Amino acid sequence: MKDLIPLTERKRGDRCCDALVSPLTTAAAEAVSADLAILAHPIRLQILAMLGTSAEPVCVCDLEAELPVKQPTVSHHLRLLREAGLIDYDKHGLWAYYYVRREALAALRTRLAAQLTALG
Amino acid sequence: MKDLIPLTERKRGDRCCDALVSPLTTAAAEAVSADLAILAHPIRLQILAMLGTSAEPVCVCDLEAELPVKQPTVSHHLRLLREAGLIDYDKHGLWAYYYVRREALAALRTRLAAQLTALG
DNA sequence: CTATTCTATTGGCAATCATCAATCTAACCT
DNA sequence: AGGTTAGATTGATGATTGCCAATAGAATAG
Repeated sequence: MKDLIPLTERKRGDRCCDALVSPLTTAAAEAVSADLAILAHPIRLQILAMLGTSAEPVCVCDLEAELPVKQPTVSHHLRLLREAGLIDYDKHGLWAYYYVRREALAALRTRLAAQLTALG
Repeated sequence: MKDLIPLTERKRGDRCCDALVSPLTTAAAEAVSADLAILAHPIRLQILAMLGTSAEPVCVCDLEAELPVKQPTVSHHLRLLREAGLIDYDKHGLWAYYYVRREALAALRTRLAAQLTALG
């Protein structure tokens, strides 16, 4: 059903690409990949962990002090996480207090769990 | 307890980075990131989906026929997945039949689920 | 042996990504 | 106003990644 020719009995030149169809379209794969990619960076994971385990919003300078990169890099990753909808912030005077958008993070987790289960 | 100075009452120049500690070490974050990164590519996801949903091992030419990239690129991603321990293959004559190492994929999924839950 | 086929590898190019110094902006204080 | 500070943005640089043409290797067929 998957193959016209039994796997181990092909002869040279027999075509073998008749029936297999990818269960994941290119577009779907790109969507899953984007979900994974936003998480697939150690600095972003550390930021999410710090924000996620803090009861209160966290000042950028607190993040900066704990991370092994300089301020513009922290700011860069915060922006990516913000653009992905996973975090947001309030401004108080000079300080920016970031927090996790927990429902967005939960939705991402749920989506990923489903998508990874669908891999087989 | 997290902050010596209440968040919204800081004065200019007050230090604010005393008590917050990252719940994820740099090394741990890099490990999680590596787990995510191997999955964070549409071609690799499509390969895993095809292998994962096939009862039998799948010939490289079958993969190649379904994927929007050329043969060396397929071979490249197969190598990365192999080096990550997620897939393996048997050689039968000229053909290579790849399959998912299901216990390795399951372990990865379990690890990721735990790690993502730990984010908050 | 020679020719052919399937897959892996090499090497090079283009695009993307990560980082930081320098600069900018907005808010604060005197 | 003038000086200072937190954080964002810009722009440049180096590292990494993804892709493919060409080539290499291994197995098969004649």
